[in-house]
Amino acid sequence: MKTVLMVAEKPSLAQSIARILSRGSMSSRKGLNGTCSVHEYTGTFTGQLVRFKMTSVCGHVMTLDFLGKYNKWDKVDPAELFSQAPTEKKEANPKLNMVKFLQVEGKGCDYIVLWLDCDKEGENICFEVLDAVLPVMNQAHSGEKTVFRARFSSITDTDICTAMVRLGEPDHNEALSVDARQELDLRIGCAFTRFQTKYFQGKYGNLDSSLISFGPCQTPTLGFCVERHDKIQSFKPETYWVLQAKVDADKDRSLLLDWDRVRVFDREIAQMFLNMTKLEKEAQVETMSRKEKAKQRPLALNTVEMLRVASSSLGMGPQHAMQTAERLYTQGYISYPRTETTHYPESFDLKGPLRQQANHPYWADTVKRLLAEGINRPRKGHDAGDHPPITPMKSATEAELGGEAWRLYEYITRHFIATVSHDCKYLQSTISFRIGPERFTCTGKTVISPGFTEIMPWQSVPLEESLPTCQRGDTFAVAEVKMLEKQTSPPDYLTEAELITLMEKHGIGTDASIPVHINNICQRNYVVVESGRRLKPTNLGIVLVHGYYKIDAELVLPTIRSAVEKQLNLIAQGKADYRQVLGHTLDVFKRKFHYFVDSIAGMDELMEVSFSPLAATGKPLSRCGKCHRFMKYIQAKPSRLHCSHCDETYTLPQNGTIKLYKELRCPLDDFELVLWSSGSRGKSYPLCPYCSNHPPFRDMKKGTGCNECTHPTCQHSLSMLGIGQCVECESGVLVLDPTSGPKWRVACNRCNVVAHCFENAHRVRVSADTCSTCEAALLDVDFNKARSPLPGDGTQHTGCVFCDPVFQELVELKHAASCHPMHRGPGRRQGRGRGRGRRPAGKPGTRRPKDKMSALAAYFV
DNA sequence: GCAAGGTC
Repeated sequence: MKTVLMVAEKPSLAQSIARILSRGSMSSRKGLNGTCSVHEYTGTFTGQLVRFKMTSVCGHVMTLDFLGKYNKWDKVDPAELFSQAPTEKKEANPKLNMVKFLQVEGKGCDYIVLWLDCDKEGENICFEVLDAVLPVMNQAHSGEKTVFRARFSSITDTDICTAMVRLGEPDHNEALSVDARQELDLRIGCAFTRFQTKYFQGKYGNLDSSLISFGPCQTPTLGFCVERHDKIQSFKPETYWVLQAKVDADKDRSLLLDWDRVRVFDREIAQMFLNMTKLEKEAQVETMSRKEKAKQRPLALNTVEMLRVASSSLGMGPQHAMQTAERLYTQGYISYPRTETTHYPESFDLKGPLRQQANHPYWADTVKRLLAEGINRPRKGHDAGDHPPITPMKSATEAELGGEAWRLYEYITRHFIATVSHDCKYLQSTISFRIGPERFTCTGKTVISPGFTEIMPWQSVPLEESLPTCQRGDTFAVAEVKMLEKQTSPPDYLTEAELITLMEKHGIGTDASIPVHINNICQRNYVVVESGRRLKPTNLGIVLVHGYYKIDAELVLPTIRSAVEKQLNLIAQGKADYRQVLGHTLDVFKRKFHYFVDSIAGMDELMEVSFSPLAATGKPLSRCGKCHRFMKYIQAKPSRLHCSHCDETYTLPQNGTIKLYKELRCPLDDFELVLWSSGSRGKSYPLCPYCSNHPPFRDMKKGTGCNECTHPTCQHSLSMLGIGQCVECESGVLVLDPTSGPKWRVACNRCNVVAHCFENAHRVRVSADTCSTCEAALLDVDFNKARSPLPGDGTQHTGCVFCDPVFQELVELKHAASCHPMHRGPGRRQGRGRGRGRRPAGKPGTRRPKDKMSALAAYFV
C-alpha cells in the first residue's frame, strides 16, 4: 500500500484536519521531537487504497542568517551586508529537529500533500518542507505527480473535504516573495542596526540600551509614538468661547442646550451672539424628531481587536495578552488565538460553544434566554481564510483560571455571546430651538431594548432622561444663556490600542508580530509604558526618530513597509522577477545606507544634547594595562570599561555586578582584574578586561573570564583552579571560585551548575594531585578549628570532592541564581534541598567527571 | 549582539 504524507503548519491543525478527513478513526502518536504528532489512517487517494500520515511542522522550518564569519561585528563593515555577505538557511528551531523529523516520517512515502496555511508564509513553508522531504521519498514513476497543495479557507468539514478533492500545486512565486522579504529584512535591518549601535555606543556612555536597532516594522512603530510626542510638544492652547442655554422643561426640570455654532475663537463675536440671545425670554421649537437607532453588536473577535481591548480595558500589554491567550488555547478554553478573520463560516456551530456557557454563574440567564428565543446571526465580517474568530470552547470559572487568564477569558466569552445577541435599540430624540437669531439643539437617548449591551455593560447607552414631547412652534422659557471661556487641550500620548490600530492600518507587522514590535521598542528603551498604557518616547527614542527625519525621513515613515511589500507582491503575482526585485530594492537601501552613514553627524548633533560622551561617564574602577591610568566603569547598558587616555572601550559580561579584584593584574597584559558576580547566590569569577575582549589564546572565546583562561601558571586561570568536568553540561569545567569563602563554591565555567562545598573552611586550594578514581583535581582544605566537620581535632584534609567520603557529605549541587527571576530560562531546575541534589557517588550509569587534564586538553583543540 | 515572520 502506498503512503501519503500530509503536512500542516502547526500540530493543532494537523489534528483537526486528520480528524475531519479520517472521520475520527485515526491512530495518533508523538513524533521524535515530542512536539509534533503523527495521525495515521487508511483511505483512498487517486483511486487507490493508501495509508495517510498527517503531521505538521511548527511554523517556519528554516530561518535566514549570514554565514558565521559575517556575524562578527568588529570584523565586518555593515555596508558589506547589502551584497557581499552570503546568507544561508539554518534550522529555525534546532531543538525541534524539524528536518530530521520530516525525513523520518517522509522516508518511503509516495505522495505528499501540503496543508500549510493559505498565505504567502505558508506557501514558503511548503517549499521548506519539500526541501527536507523530497530527497527521502520514493521516486515517482515518470510523469506521475507526487506533490500536491491543499487550499482551504476555513477549518470546517466542507472546506477541508473540498480542498482534498481539488488538490493543486504549491505556488513558487508566492514562496519566492517571502524569500525576498526575508533577505531584505535581514540585510537592511542588520546593516543599519550594527552601524548605529557601534557608532553611538562608541561615543556615549549613558544611552541605556544595549542595542540601537533599526527595522522596517519597529522603526515606524516608534515613529508613531514620537509623532504624537511632537504634536504634544508643539501644541499651543487656544482660547475659545461657547454659548450655553438652559430652558425650563417642567416645573422642576430644565434642559441644557448645545449651541449649533459649537464654538468661536473670537471673544467679541461670542459676546455679540450672547448679547443677541440673552435678552430673549423664550426659546422656540423649530423641529422635534424621534428616531429609532441601533448600536450594532460587535463583529466576531480577531487577534488585533482582542489585543486592543486587552490593552485599553484590561490594562494588559499585547505581548502578555498574547501569551495568556496562547495558554488558554493550549488548555482548550478558547479557539486558536491568532486570526485576522471576523466572520464565522456558514457551517460554524455557534450554538455548541454557547451551550457550554448555559450554566455559567455570571451569564447563564442571558445565554439560556438566547438559546430559548433563538440566537441572532453574527454580523458579516471579514474572512481572511485563516482561522475562525476567537471563540470560547468550554466554560471556565475565575477560580479555575486565576486572575489575568480569567479576565481575558471573560472578555472573550462576553464578546462571543454579544456577537450572537441582538443589536441595542434606542430612541434618539432631537429638539432644535431658536433663541433670537441663534439655533440650539438638545438630544436625548432612551433604550428600547438593551440587546448585546446586557452582556457587555461597558458598551451600554448611558441613561438619560427622556425629552419632553413638543412640536414646531412650542415655546419654552429661557432660564439662562451664558458664555463659557474654554481652552483647546493637547492630545495625550499614544495609547497601545491606538498604536495597534495605526500599525494595522499601515500594514506594519501582522497579528502575530504586532505585539513583538511593540515589545521591542519598550525593551530597547525607546518608549516607556505610562499609566493608562500610554507610550511615552524616551530621549533616545525621540533623538532616533528626529535624526531619521533630518537625514532620510523615509526610513521612519509608515510607508517604508508597504512600499517594499508592493514590490514583493509583484514577485508573488509572477509579474516581476525575484532576482531583479531583490537586487533593485537592496540597491535602493544600500544607497540610503551610505547616505545615512555620511550624514550621521546630523543625528549625532541631537545625541550630543541628550547624552554624555563616554569619557564623561562612569566611575574610575580599574587600571588600564597600557597607560596604567584608571579606566571608568560605565554601568548603563551595555556595561563596559572605558579608558579615556587610550580611547578604548572594553565590554563586560552583562547582567551582573563588577568590582575591583584586589588590584591583582593579568600577567599577560598588566590590566587590573575585576570580579564579575551574578548576585549573592550566584556565580562569580575574576576577569581581565583586555583578555575578555581580545582573547589571548586561540581556544578562548570573547566575553569570557579567567575561569576559561588556559594560561598555564596564572593563579586565577582555569589551569590552576579547574577541578574536573561539569556534572551536567558537555563542555564545561568545574572551577573553584577563589572569592567564595567562607561558603566555598565550585562553579561550572559554561553552564549554571554551582556546587556548595565547605561552609567553615578558611582556606581552599586546588592541589596539583588528582584523584586516583576519577582523576579530578584534589582540594586541599583548612577547616575552621571550632567548627571542623572532620573527626577528632583535625582541621586539614585533602581529597576529591566527588569521591572522598568526607567531602561527599559536604558537597551540595545547585544552579546559580540569576540576578532576577525573569532572566532564568524555562525548565531550568532550581537548587534542591540537601541530599537529593548531591552527586550520587559511584552509582552506575552516572557520568563521572573526566580527568582534569583531558578536560583541559579539550580547550586546546 | 542585529530584522521579521512563522509557531510552542
